Amino acid sequence: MRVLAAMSGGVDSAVAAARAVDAGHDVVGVHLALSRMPGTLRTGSRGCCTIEDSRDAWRAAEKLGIPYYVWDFSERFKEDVVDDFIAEYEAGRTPNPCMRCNEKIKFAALLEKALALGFDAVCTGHYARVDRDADGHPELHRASDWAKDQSYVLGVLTEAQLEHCLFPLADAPTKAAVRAEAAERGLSVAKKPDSHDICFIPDGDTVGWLAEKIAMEPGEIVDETGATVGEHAGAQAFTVGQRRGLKLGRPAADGKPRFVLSIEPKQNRVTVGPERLLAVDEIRGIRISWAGRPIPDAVVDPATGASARFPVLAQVRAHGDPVPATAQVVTGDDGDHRLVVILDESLRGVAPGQTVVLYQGTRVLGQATIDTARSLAAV
RNA sequence: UCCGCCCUGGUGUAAUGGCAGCACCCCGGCCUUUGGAGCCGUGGAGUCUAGGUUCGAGUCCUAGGGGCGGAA
Repeated sequence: MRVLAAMSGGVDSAVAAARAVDAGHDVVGVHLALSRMPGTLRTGSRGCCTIEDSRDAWRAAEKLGIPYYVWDFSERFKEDVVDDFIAEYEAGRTPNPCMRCNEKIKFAALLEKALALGFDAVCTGHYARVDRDADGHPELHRASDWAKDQSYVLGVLTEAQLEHCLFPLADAPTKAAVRAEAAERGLSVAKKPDSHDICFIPDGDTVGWLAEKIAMEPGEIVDETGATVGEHAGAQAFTVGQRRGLKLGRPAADGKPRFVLSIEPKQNRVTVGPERLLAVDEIRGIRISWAGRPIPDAVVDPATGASARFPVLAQVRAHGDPVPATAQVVTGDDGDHRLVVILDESLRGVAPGQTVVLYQGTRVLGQATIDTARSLAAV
């Protein structure tokens, strides 16, 4: 196959590219430039797409003896990821930019260009597996190393995208083994720290960064009874489940910490309360996508406007535990499909804008963007 | 303008006259391809003021300041 290896400049994508070469593919390395302005991405151990990273990727490509290019996707990245990130926070929601990037950039803009240039697949260093069912349709599964498994952030991929994905690290036993392999191969990035945090926020100060993009107004922080307990500099800077940074002068009567329960940007109000009020067991999602063929139970019956109810494992954060649940696709008033997930056990800190990914065993069924999350017990 | 109770980090509270503790909060670290959460820390911050008793005072005494409460 002709394979385009996306090389971030980190260990994983370098080893993945190396494995693709070993597998006999015709590999070309490409690094995505996501910002034209130096200093607007996290650097050093933090970011994933800086100038230094492109140099690391280039050195790795050279070591592997493959052609190497840098493609500028800064425009698309700004429109589809950064601007979306800002708009979501403005609306009082909590976006997941990494998923947007996978959905719109790495496996969309990049993949489209690769296919147009005659490549058969895009190879990345994600820890996830693509299997084929009996009919040859792709299925997305968790990686062997559950500790590093990244199938959650790939839950947005569609069947068409999965058709062209190559994840050579699917069977990597551990991250340490990947690093060891990188060292053996003489890759200079073997000991490079993992990337984390949001790549386009240079110093990791998300609130400070948002404050420059969004007009924020001071407002009230109220508790679950409606009593004013403090004030904030802008409701958009908060997220459901947040504990730190509330700067409430007075502790709660019971001396327990308080968490953000909800954000109402229109009223510019933030509501806080005790941990138990964070528990939710019904999650409703919009913008559903299926990672491969939807399972038969998830197909909406035109007669009823709803699918069957089917058992799943629901995961609401990249490294959260999946919890048993029952899912159903229903048709909303606007004709759009909605995902309704009833959890067997409640979860805390589920913020609108985040992503719920559905699994059955190791298989990723699909995902939806969380629209609402609530407790079914009377409030 | 008589009597009683109270005053401890930013906040809420502990301490038979014997090292001022706990919680919230804040800060730092760990974790993490999102936000948060979680975990760790010898981290930050306090006895209203002035005297007195005592080997030793947050604690007892006196005066002052501040806050509650008392059918005249």
